[in-house]
Amino acid sequence: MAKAKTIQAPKGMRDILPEEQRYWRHVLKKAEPLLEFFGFEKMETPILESTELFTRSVGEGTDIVEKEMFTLRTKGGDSLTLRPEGTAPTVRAYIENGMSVRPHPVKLYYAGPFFRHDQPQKGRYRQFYQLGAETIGDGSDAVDAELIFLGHKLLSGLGLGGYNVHINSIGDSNCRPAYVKALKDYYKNRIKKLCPSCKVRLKTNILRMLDCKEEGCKEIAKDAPQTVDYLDDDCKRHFKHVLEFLDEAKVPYILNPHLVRGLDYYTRTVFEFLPEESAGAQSAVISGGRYDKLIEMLGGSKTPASGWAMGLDRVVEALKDNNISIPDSKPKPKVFLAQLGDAAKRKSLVLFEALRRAGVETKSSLGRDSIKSQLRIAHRLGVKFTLIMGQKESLDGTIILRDMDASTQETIPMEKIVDEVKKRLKA
RNA sequence: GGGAUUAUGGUGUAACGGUUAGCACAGCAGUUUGUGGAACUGCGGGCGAGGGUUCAACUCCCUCUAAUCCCCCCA
Repeated sequence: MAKAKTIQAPKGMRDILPEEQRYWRHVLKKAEPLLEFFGFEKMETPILESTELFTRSVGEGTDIVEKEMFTLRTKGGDSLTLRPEGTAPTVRAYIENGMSVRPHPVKLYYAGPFFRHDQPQKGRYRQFYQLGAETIGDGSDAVDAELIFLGHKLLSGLGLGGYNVHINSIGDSNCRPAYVKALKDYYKNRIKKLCPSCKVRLKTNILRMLDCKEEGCKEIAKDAPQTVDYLDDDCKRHFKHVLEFLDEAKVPYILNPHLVRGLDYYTRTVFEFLPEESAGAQSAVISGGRYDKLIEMLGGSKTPASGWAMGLDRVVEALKDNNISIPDSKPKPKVFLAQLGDAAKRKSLVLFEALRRAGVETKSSLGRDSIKSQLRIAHRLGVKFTLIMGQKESLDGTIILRDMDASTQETIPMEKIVDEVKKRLKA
């Protein structure tokens, strides 16, 4: 038979192999207790959502909605989308489950896969993993500061320093219109010098023009009006207080008047955790902000909220790049069970179960028949003892207990073996 | 969407326009028949896909696919 063609994982999607699992486990093991301590509760939302959830929240003019969504049609004709981010689904769930009657703020976190159809590269996959935290129902500046502080703690708790918080305030529906107008006026006079995509942005998503990477546009953006100058008193105070909190908590931050974020639902505080050495490519490891309008946009009642998401793929990569040692949480097998002959093989399964119940980490290799290869495996596993049950032993009702380090062995009655092993492992 | 580089067994690699595509590691089995790190022997396993150029292509050309990185943008 001709060999069948092999099938690869879809572009930008990858397998996370057993050897790698410990990194992921480690991150969650560190993160979850911290989040719980801060009062966040875990929840999960579906991987597919109505497409409209994202077009309405993330925004029509954004890259995510415009070209990065995996959208499919069901047999019934509904349009569903693989979630490209976690805030909108969380808010949808908050509204749908009537969580607004809970004591506020409602603090939620989640972790799982997200999907965006863009060009894969370092730290960027079409299926990627995010850990997100959202505080719903509290508009105070302290919440923004708490979230940023929490993100900072999380990274440093993982041994990852070297991130700066880039922060800005983009105002709210009260003061942003004036700013947008000022920006429009500013750019209109310079429209000829703009790059093609910025000419489009001028109409669709003017704030994005500030972080355009084209040299010409960068030059122009330098002298563009800044959001902070147009904040109304409330927004200004809010922003100022957030920064004061960060000062107090000694979270290093950089004011970045050009930070605007790619999603439409943000108001006031926006921030990104960027590596200090980020020369060209920006690869935020955490980013988020306040979204006081989103709950209304999705049909809930007026409720302020704030949150962030952390890129787990990037965190894991950073752990590896920085050679941060991860405790190996996998229990090491202490005992190997070797068998010779059919009768012994049958009995060994029962013994294996007895050992498991006794809490003894045991490995065996039932598929292997020769004592030699079984012992080789036992040795490679680094077990303390090997139990050998051969033809003779299975008839006698005994078993050989071999001490691998000492290379000595003795024969033990079958009914005593579990206790004997336990006793010796303790010593 | 645009650009650069790459694509040989599980992994890392070598070679060549032409007869059995080489090596290392890993895997499996064995080295006189019931005992383990070494050594030795053997076995399985490969030229990403499809077109062309050529007497002949893994080797040259094109397309596709994928990977890596960059632009864009984000986590």
